[in-house]
Formats: sequence, structure tokens, C-alpha cells
Amino acid sequence: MVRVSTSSRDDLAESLRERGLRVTPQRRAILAAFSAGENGHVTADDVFERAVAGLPELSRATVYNTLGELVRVGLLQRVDGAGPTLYDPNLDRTHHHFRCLRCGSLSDIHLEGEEDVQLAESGYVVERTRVTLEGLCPTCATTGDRRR
Amino acid sequence: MVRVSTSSRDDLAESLRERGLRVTPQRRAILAAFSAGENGHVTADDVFERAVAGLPELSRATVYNTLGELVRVGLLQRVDGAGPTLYDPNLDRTHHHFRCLRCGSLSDIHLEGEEDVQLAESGYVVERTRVTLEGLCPTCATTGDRRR
DNA sequence: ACCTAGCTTAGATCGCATCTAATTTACGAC
DNA sequence: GTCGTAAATTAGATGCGATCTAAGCTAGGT
Repeated sequence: MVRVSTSSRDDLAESLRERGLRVTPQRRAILAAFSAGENGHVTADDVFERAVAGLPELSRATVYNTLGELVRVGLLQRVDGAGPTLYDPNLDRTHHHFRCLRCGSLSDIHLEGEEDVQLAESGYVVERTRVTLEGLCPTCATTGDRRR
Repeated sequence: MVRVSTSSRDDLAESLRERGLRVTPQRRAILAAFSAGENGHVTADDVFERAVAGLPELSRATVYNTLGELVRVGLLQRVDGAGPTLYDPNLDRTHHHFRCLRCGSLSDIHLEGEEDVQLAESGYVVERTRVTLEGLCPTCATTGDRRR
């Protein structure tokens, strides 16, 4: 096998090792698939397609296993909804999502004033808050109002 | 077939007719399945099990078709997440959800101060807001901290 | 009583995800 | 460098929730 010299800033490998995960070619390829993307919200299948291009032996099971591990250690966030699960590498704790009801796109958004929101009921231990706004994205809002 | 006398307050039938949907025994049974439930967050399969008990010919396809129609006309709300889709008959626009990371239960919650939250980005047309808090529900928070 | 768009049906099919059991590999210990 | 082992990977089977199909039935208007 060709020995690939580690790049001077091998962040990906380091972030895995820090969390007790082994570094494998498969995991490098899977992590690299997120840098390749535009908005960063990708399906497991997107990741597989991108990663298998440079690693033909890759199995889908590995993609699912690895995505699960990466979510577990906090390097990715799952975004569930209708359709396949999306994985979001944006770890900014203050960002939320907007889902367009017309084109189906998912975008990152930010909210102002959310720090003052209180849970009315007591007894719950809140670990995280997921906010998803739904409606029309800027593109769809200006190109007609039909719902798909 | 036995003619069932309509109850004095046949809300279910009326709410269907108002929205241009026909009233059928299947749809009555499906709607009735929501009254039978405790918290009201049920899966399509829960609905099928409850409804088929009194209507043995009922098909799953009808349950899915009908749930889809009821969501479309606004009588139910879909709640997506990991696992099967839940259907929520609580139409209170101000309620949100709490998902317990230990037992998986979904509860209705209310938030205070949310009316002051603003979307930082512009160009979006917001139709609805979904907020899901995650963590430990009151029961799980007081009976140990292990994650399932 | 009739007509027909709307509804229901059993069963096939689909898509996403997970599981299985065998094999390979990363990497710490020596 | 080599060894040992737990961790990771694999192809393919399996599972589950949901949707589709094509044929038959029915609610409700006229």
C-alpha cells in the first residue's frame, strides 16, 4: 500500500484520536466528504457516494457505523425529518434550521432573543434545543408560491 | 349493516365534512383512535392496532392515506424524529415537544418568551416553528441518569 | 335509484437503516 | 520491528416504516 504522508495539519485524524476513535482510511474519507459539500447537510448516501469515489472497497455499513460514532462523540449532528436523516458538521451551538416546504432544502439559521425563552413546565433536564422553522426559503419565496 | 345513530355531538364527522372529506367508518375509527390514547402522540401502527380492533377489514394503506389527509387539512400534526413518525392531535399553536433521551417518550411542553425571538437572516417566509427540547423527562431525571 | 369521484383493499414494492458473522487492521505493549 | 487484541470493516441479508398498484366498493349529490 502506498504510504501517504500525513499533512502538516491533520485535524481530522487528531479529532478522532482525541475522542478515542481509531483512524482508518475509511474514516478519513468519510470526514473528507463533509468538506467537499457546499452547505454541509448531507445524507448517509451522499457521504457514501463521495467517499466511495476515492475508496472503492468502502461499504455502506461502515458509513452508517462511522456516522453513528461521529454523532456519538459530538463531531456531527443528526437532523431528522421527513426523508432520510441529514448529518450536519456545523457544531455552532447557536444555529438552527430552516426547512423549505417548496424545494425541501435545509439551511442553517440563527435566532435572536432565544436566550430569554423559558420552559414553562418543571422537572425536565434540558440537554439541547432543536428549532426548525418551516416555510419558504428566500429563493422559493421570490419565484412563485406553489407548494411542491 | 347496522345503522348507528349519530351522537348528538358528532364532531368527528363534522370536522371531516367541513374540510371536504367524506365520512367513512374507517375514518371514524381512525379518528377515534386518538381519543383512546393517553398523551396523543401515536404512530401509524398504534392507530392501526386500535382501529382494526373494531373494524377487522381495515387496511394499513387506509391508515396511512387517512393520516396523510388529516395532516393535510390541519387536523393532525406530524412529528418526525428518529424512529417512526408520530401524529399529534393537539392543535394548540403554542405547544412544542420534549423528547426524552433515556426513555424515548415525547411530551407536549410550553415555552415562555418565545414571542420575542427573531430570525436573524432575512428573505425567509416562516409558516411555522417547531421546537423540540431533548434531555431527561421528569420521570427519568429522578430515577437514575443512565442513557438507554 | 343512480352515478361517479372519492375511498378502501391486499399485497407487492420501495428506501433507508441496521444486523450478521467472518475477516482485516490500527496501534499499544514489548 | 513484531505481536496480540480489541476495534473496525465487509458483503449481503434482513428489518421496518411507508408508499404504491390496480381492482373493487361506497358516500353522498342529483
